[in-house]
Amino acid sequence: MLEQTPTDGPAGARRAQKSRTLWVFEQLRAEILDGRLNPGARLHLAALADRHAVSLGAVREALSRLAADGLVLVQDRRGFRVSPVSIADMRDVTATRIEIEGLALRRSIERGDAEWEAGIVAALHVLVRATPGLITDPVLAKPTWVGLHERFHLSLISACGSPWLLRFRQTLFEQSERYRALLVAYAIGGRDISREHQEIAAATLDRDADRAVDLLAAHFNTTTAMLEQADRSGASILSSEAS
Amino acid sequence: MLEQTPTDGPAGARRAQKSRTLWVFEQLRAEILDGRLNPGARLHLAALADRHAVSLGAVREALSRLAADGLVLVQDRRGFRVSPVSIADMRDVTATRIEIEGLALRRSIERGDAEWEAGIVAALHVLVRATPGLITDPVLAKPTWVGLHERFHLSLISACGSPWLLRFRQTLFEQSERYRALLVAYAIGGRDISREHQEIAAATLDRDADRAVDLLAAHFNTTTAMLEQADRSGASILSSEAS
DNA sequence: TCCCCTGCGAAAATCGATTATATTACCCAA
DNA sequence: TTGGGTAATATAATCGATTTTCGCAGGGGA
Repeated sequence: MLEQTPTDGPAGARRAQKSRTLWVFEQLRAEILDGRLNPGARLHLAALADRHAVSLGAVREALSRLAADGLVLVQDRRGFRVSPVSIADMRDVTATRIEIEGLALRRSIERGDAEWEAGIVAALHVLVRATPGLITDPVLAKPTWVGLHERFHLSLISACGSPWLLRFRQTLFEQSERYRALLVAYAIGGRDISREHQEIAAATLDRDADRAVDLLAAHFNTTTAMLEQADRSGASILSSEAS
Repeated sequence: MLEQTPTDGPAGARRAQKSRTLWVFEQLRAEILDGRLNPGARLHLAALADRHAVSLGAVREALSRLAADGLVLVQDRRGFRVSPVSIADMRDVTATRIEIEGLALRRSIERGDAEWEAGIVAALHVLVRATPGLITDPVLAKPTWVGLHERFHLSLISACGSPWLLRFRQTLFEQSERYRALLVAYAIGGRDISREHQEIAAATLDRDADRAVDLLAAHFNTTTAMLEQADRSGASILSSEAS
């Protein structure tokens, strides 16, 4: 009854406030998103529990939540595995994402106020400053860039007013990130991302919905096309190997 | 080693083949969808475990999966509760559903073949036969009608070719069902649903995408409008009471 | 030689007890 | 009488052991 500190635990509260389940959930999510866990790999409950120093139940619950986001596949009685990837799925993710995010962008353009505009300008500025001109060595690109990139895209659609659209967008965004991580591993540089972002922001602030959505679609399609090309020429990135 | 029947369990295998977790998951899902569990109600782990005769862990995992579908809200360290309802959420669900399902319908109209058309005709026929003209006593409407209704709507968009669109549609459909169940409890009859369905099917088979989507939107909006009206006039259906 | 059946080992699923945390009720002092 | 703090209780979170199930290898029969 002594460690029951009234306000908060100042001492050894390194990771307190967070349930163990949430902890492994975030760990595993990150590992899947940046490709440390291969698509299709089997997820051994016991091994994961041991590695992250938690019980089976915690791992099980974390994996269930990941399955909900489509990052993990659960086969009744046969355990969990990382969701496989495929070109067909990547195309579907991209196409659906264009529709969803395009919809959200149109709504934001209709409804956004001055504060929304300010958010875009701010996010774009920070992002461009963090982008080193052309991406030459994407492998070493700071992980912060990924966060800033997401923030920029979120700022574009933040005024859409639909929690459900944003929720679906988030799911598709995570799926896209997974494919992008695979691409980065085999990356080909020579793409002026900053310019693309600036053009999208400009069209949005001009309230030119059609043009903004077109640019956004092209932005997404370029990444997908690059990955498709890399898959065809190079080794088969998009095969779901087991671990 | 004796009850290990080769083909299937003929004897006392009432719920075999299914994991306990899946069992409670389906039970709870059904209870939430048809309103037996009130929106906002707290979900006592121990009570649920006792009621369904399973362990805490099973209930916990089932609730986690429900949370993924947005039917249950999980508050870290403070347990689970049935997702609350609100007019704002209902409007968002309806509007987003119109967009998603409209999109899927357009794609189906573009890509659908003869077999797709046949599926629509068949589903419509069965549904209309099961619909007793005007719905006068929806409370007693056979639960099968709900299944046939879903099947009809699924048949319309089955040719869209996008698993992700279908996935999101499913999520929104479940949310809508929950609101519809609340409406049924206070139902007002006098709506010619069969006619609406027939018109949607006709426009779809004519490949008139714009008209089909408009009719579909009206179909969804009518239900929402009725519930909004019922909420304003009658008791506050859309308040999230605890159990 | 090929296929089906039976046993063995590994892994997932389940459980109930234990621990940590939040909420409530209560008491004392101002 | 009221507000703040403390103890008591309820409940969620966690764990490790146990049970059940699945996949595979070996043997027997066609």
